[in-house]
Amino acid sequence: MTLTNNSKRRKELVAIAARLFCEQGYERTTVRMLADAMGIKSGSLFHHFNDKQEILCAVIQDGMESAMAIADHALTGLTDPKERFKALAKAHLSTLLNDRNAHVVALYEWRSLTDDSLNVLIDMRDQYEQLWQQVIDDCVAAGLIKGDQPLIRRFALGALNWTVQWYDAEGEKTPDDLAQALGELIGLG
Amino acid sequence: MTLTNNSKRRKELVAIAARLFCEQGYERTTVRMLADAMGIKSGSLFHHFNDKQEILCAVIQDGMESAMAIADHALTGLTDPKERFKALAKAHLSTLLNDRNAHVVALYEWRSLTDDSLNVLIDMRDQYEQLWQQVIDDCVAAGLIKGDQPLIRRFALGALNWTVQWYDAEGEKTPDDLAQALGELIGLG
DNA sequence: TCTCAAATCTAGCGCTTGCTTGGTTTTTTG
DNA sequence: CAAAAAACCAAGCAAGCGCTAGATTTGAGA
Repeated sequence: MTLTNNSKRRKELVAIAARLFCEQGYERTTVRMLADAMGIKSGSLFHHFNDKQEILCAVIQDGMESAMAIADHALTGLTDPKERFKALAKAHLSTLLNDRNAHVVALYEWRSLTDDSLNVLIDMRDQYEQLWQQVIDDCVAAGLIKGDQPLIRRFALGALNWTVQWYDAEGEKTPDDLAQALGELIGLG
Repeated sequence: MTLTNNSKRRKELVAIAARLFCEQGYERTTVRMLADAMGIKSGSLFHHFNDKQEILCAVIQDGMESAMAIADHALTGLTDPKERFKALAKAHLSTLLNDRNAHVVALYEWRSLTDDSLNVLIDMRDQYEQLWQQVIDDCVAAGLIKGDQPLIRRFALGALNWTVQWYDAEGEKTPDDLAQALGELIGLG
């Protein structure tokens, strides 16, 4: 196997791992549980991954790539700051919902990562937050909202990330509704 | 020992456990690590607690009791909805800062609790959120903010809880500043 | 000073953990 | 179809885990 194997099989395994890590937590999920859910024996896992932590890193990485792709796509073509904010919030909520397992894992389990893995993921996170910062800066520059700009970004992302604690996909509210509600709350009718 | 021992010694042990659980996570913290940090042998731990999970529960319980006490105290005497909101936000941030270890553990590690422990803690959490809901309902009733009221509560608590991820006690911003900034962001100048 | 309970220690049991090794099967490819 | 590569399995090791049992120490009250 290569160091950063991106085979289709590996993607499948990572998705299964994401589900178990999300449901039970990383440390409580044993390699035997993972292997069972994947339909292989525990030893075979280490053909695809060098160690357990690498699986965790892959789960989070996939989630972040997905988030970045969805956000980029949502913003293309939009120029109005208010519309860009709402589109980004909606994209964020969509990926939280669609790739919920990976994002819950990212929120909860980053302390189990090695320093090397953490550095890679922090870079990706910073890049994503930079996207948010630009959109918020534009809103402030246009006079739509007031206040400390990094602080607004942190409040907004905090409010959105917290949705994984309570948001029910079967409920009546769509990501669109939530993004709209957040916009209204901070004065972006 | 009694089932719910509240001795001074136990409080000390719980505070030490909170620190380790916060720094390394519950599952990665072994009873031997806990005992070392407490200056006793691992076996002696089980004189104070029935099992490891009970320590986790005690950590979270202490944090919640602290949060509730600070919030109650902050609200006594205040009647103006806007002032009550800001006082509650400030109280929330203060307890997040003062009892940071316990609150980080509560946010990250509730999945390791038994059902019995979880039920107790969920009741406490619901009680605390009820306090928030009333304050927000009053703001909406007074026409200070608009929107779905439980949703506002969730956005606000999300924004505030997220501060444990980035807030630096050594920085220049006080809990007061942050509470003020959040108030302004949602139109409670 | 004696008593007794609370607190601690010593020693280790039984089990699970992540991971390894060496060999076998399956799949891909020229 | 043959050879190479990828995927998998069977078996198990060394280490660490939560927790227990029984003996010992400590400290406050009679």
